[in-house]
Amino acid sequence: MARNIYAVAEMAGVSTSTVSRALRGDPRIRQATRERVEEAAAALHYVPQAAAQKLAGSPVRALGVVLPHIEGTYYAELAVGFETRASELDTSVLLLLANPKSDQSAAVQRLVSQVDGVAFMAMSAATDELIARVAQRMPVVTVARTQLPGVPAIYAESRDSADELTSHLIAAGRTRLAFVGQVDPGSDIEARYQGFTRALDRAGLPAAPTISVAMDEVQGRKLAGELVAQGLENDGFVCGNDEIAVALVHELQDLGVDVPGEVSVVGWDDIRVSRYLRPGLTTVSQPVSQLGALAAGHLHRLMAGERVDERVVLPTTIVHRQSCGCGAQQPFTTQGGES
Amino acid sequence: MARNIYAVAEMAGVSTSTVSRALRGDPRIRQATRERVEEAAAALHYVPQAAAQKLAGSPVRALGVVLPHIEGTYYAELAVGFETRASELDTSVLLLLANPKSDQSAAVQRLVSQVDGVAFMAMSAATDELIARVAQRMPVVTVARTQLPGVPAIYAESRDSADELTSHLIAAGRTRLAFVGQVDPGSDIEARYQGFTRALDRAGLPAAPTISVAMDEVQGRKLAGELVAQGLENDGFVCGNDEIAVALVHELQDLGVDVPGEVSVVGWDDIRVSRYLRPGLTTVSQPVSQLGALAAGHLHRLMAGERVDERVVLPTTIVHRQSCGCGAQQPFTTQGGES
DNA sequence: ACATTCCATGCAAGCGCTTGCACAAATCGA
DNA sequence: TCGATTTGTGCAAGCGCTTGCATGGAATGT
Repeated sequence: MARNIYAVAEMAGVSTSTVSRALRGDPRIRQATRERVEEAAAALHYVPQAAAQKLAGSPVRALGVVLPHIEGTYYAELAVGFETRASELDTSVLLLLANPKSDQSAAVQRLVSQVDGVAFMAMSAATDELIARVAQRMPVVTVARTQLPGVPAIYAESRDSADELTSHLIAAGRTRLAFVGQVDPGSDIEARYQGFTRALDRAGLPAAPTISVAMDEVQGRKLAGELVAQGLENDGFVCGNDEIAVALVHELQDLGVDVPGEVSVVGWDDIRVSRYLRPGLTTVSQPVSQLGALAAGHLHRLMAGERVDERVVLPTTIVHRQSCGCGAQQPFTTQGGES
Repeated sequence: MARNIYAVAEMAGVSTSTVSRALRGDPRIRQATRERVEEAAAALHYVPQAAAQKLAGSPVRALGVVLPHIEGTYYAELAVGFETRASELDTSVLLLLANPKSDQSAAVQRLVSQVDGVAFMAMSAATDELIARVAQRMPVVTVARTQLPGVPAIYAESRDSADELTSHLIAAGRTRLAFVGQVDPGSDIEARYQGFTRALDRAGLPAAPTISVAMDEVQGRKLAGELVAQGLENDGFVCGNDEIAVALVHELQDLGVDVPGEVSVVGWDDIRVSRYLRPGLTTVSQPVSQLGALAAGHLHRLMAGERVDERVVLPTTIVHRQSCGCGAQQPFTTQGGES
């Protein structure tokens, strides 16, 4: 049995135009007719084919998300936030992990041909040019990514929190601080780094050379080994994310270093591990799923022809645990991002 | 400038049929012609519109995944595994988080109208009937979910590992064991529970009543409090997942209980936190992203008209850390599922 | 009673692509 | 040299839906 609009039209005794209009809520359709159509549609389990709708030029209630192909919970939560909001807006989600080794452009364009709007998140491999091209065809937003002219961007605040966090370590008596992570221009990490140096400058302290490594678990453990081997010249580390911070702390402990007695370590993201570590990791909680949700919301509004802010910066909050060595305590909390 | 097939045809000086065939690799097209078409397509940044292709009856190289709307890294990794494999197969992914409160049926059917195949994962709210209906129209697989007739299913082994894990605790001298988690019929958790009781039976030990709670962090902490208040009658807990196990251990420690001195705790999934906990959590590592990848692979083969196994069970491995109290050690490992 | 307006619905074109079939040109065997 | 194949392209229908415009009937005004 064909489950198309013709079947519904026939069953309800009307034309396909009427079915289409009735189902899309066109006010011109009389109530009685509408009900007849809806009954027929329900009886046939009819759902309009998105492909046909799209082809006929109407939106299909689908949004795309492009993420870098990265493990770790940050992006997952971003995606979940996005999907959750999209689903509230009765919209489906197309996920593309922009694996840098595959041909981005084609994959992205395939994506584009199936959706009404796209969010490009973080440093996915999609180029500025590609994003700009997509933006000409449909609503686009970027999240935690260098801003493009005319494309609304969403960020989590980074610089000021990094400044505050760093100052916190300084206040706790640390003087030989180093930043750990990959400082890519335009990235969130760069903003964190800027906050870090700003705090140092203000306090008149020198910054140890940045320890530039990929911010993952493996590098964190490796780094710990190297640092200890070199005699541990720093007394505090501000890490670009929690993943490396957590690994660093754990391995330092295994190597007999007292955290936070000898060195303070702080991270970024408030991933779940951070609160189970002993000492708990002091970190910055980003509203990750809100970032995702906001992106979906923005796209939805853009599709409706509304305007959205060119630039939104969501506030972050510092989560004080014990790894900073300030001595203050904060009760165990399960709230806040899992990231 | 129109970026459709007509533009390409005109530029290459051929008909649209030829363009279509050239781009899809039809062997009837002469090499020279094919090259001309490809050049034109490249020059115009042409990518066929998936909607139109779908409508014209050809596959669109898109797969759908339906997951329960659940936080936590297990599902995220499942999705990542799926996407990764799909992307290798040059296929895009449509993600649907089957939020039980929204109308599943409509959302799923929308999804269906945009893809060539669908994976239903774990206990998402999609009903058996709905899945069966979808299966009539296109390739479908289920993952970690009750098997449906004619629908290939993929699982991670659970029963035997649970048996082995439980026996391990018994061998370490534990005699008053309880299972913690929600034992839904047909679920993975039920299989784990069955392995648990089997081991107990074989050892001639009684099973304490199952502690039936939602398997999340919050419940884990709450449970720890209750257990301690009641005098901690058990000396070992086999938890349905790591999330609750980790919370349980951490909170028990905060309440002054020695783990694994007084009680052993083991979990399931080998989430990242588990290896950072002190003592490290003994758990079972599931090949989660492989599950996802396999699902994508299955669908791909089904789409190509090939056959796949009706039922695949992937092996799991026990990761021995310290929370079981067996005294054995295993070096820190970052490999294995992040889950 | 008739012209006018409004309302609810139908008609038909068209979205961009694929593909069965027809067809012209090139190749072949005798 | 000529019909029979083979090879490479084009034609045109059709996928399921939306929507501008046309249409017929009911309601309204005079």
